[in-house]
Amino acid sequence: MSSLTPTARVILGMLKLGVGTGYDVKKAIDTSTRFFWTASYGQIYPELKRLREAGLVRAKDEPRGRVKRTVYSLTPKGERALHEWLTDSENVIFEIRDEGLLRLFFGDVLSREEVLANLRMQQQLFEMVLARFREIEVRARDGFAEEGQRYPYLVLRYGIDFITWSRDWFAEVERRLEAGGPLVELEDGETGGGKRGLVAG
Amino acid sequence: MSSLTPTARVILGMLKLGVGTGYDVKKAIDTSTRFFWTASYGQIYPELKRLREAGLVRAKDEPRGRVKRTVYSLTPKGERALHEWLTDSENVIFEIRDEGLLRLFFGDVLSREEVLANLRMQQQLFEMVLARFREIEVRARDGFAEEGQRYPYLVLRYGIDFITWSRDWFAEVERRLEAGGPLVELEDGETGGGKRGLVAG
DNA sequence: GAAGGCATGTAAATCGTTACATGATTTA
DNA sequence: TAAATCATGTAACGATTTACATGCCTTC
Repeated sequence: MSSLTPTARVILGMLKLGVGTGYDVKKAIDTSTRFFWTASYGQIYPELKRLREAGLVRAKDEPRGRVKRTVYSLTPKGERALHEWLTDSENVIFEIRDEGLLRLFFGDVLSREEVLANLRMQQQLFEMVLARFREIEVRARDGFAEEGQRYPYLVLRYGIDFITWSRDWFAEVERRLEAGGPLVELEDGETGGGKRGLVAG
Repeated sequence: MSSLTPTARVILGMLKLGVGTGYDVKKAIDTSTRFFWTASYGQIYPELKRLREAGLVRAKDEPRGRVKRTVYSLTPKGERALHEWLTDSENVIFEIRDEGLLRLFFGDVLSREEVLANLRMQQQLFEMVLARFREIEVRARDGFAEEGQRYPYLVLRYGIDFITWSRDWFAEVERRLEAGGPLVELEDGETGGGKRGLVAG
C-alpha cells in the first residue's frame, strides 16, 4: 500500500522525469497532466518540504544568477516509494469528478431548450480543450521519438481521443433531443413500465 | 455565477428529484452519481443545515415510528438557486481526476512488463465497474419510461459507453506494447527527432 | 438475538484553492 | 521601461474523508 499523498505522487514522478524545481513541477503539471491531475503552489512547496524531511527527496541550491533556486531529486528511498506506488495493484480505484455530467444528470429539471443549450455549451468546451491539446500535441510529437518520454505523449493522445469521443457522444444526444425521439435506444425488449426510478421512486 | 458549494449542487438536485432525507441523499448519490460525483455524510448533514439557514431548503420532521427523521424540500429560493446553477453558461469548466492516467503517464519509469501489468489491471477494473453498471442499468430501465427520470438513465448509459470505450483503448495499447511496435501511430509525416519532450527536455 | 439497514450527526485530520507577498531576470 | 517569466513561499479559507457515536427498526 502506497502511503504517498496525491500531490507527492505527481511530484516524485515529475522529479524522476527530470524536472528540478518546485516552479518547474507546477509548469510541467500545467502543460501535461493538468486535465486529469492538478496541483497548486500551495500544495507543491509544502509537500516538497515534507518529502525532504521524510528523506524521499534531496534538495540542492543551484542559484541562477542572484535568483535563489532549489533543485530537487529523488533519493533511493524516494525512488522506491515511487516505484511502489506505480506498481501497487491493491489500491487501484476508479473515481472521476465531472460537473458537466452532474448537470446532465439533472436534465429532467430543465426545459428541452435549456438542456439543448447545455449540450451545445459542453461541446464547445470540448472543442476548446481539443484545440489546446492539438497545439500541445504538435510540440510534443518532437519529444516522442526520444526514448524515455513516450508515455506522456501516449496520455496526451488518450486525452484527445477521449474528448473527441465525448464530444461525439454529446452531439448524438443533442441530435436525438432535437429530433424529439428517445434519448437512448433500449437494446433488449424491455421498454419499462415499472415504478422505480434510479433515484427516487 | 452560481454561489452554491459543490455539495449543495448535488443535494439541491436530489431533493428536487424527490429524495427526502440526508440519508437518502447519500444513498441516491452512491447508487447513481457516485462514479463522477460523490459526497459523504460529513458533508451532507452540515450542508443541509447551512442550506436551511440560508433559506434554500425547508425541513419537516416526519418520524418513522420512533425513529426521528427530517425530510427536506426546496424553497422557492432553493429552486431558483438550483435552476441558476444548471443554466449558468459562464462557469463551465473541464476538469477530471484520474489516477489511472497518472500511472500511465509515468510509464517510462517502469519496465515493459510492469506497464503491461498495469494495463491489464486497469482493464479488469473497467470490467468490474461495467458489471456493476449493467446491474444498475437493468433495474434503472424500468424507471426510464416514467416521465421525469430520463436523464439519470442517460448518464448511466454515458458511464457504460465511456468505460467500454476506455477499456478498448487500454486493450489496444496493451496489444501494441505486446507486439513491440510503436505505442501510437503518428498521423502526419513528422516522426520526431527534435529535442524537447512534453515534460522536461 | 444477531446482523443489517435506517437515520443523524460530530471531530479531527487531510487535501486543495486562492490570494497575497517578494524579488530577480529576461524579453519586447 | 513595462511586461512577462523565473522562483519561492505563506495564510486563510474551503472541501473532503475517515472514524466515531448513538439508537431504533426489521429481517434472518
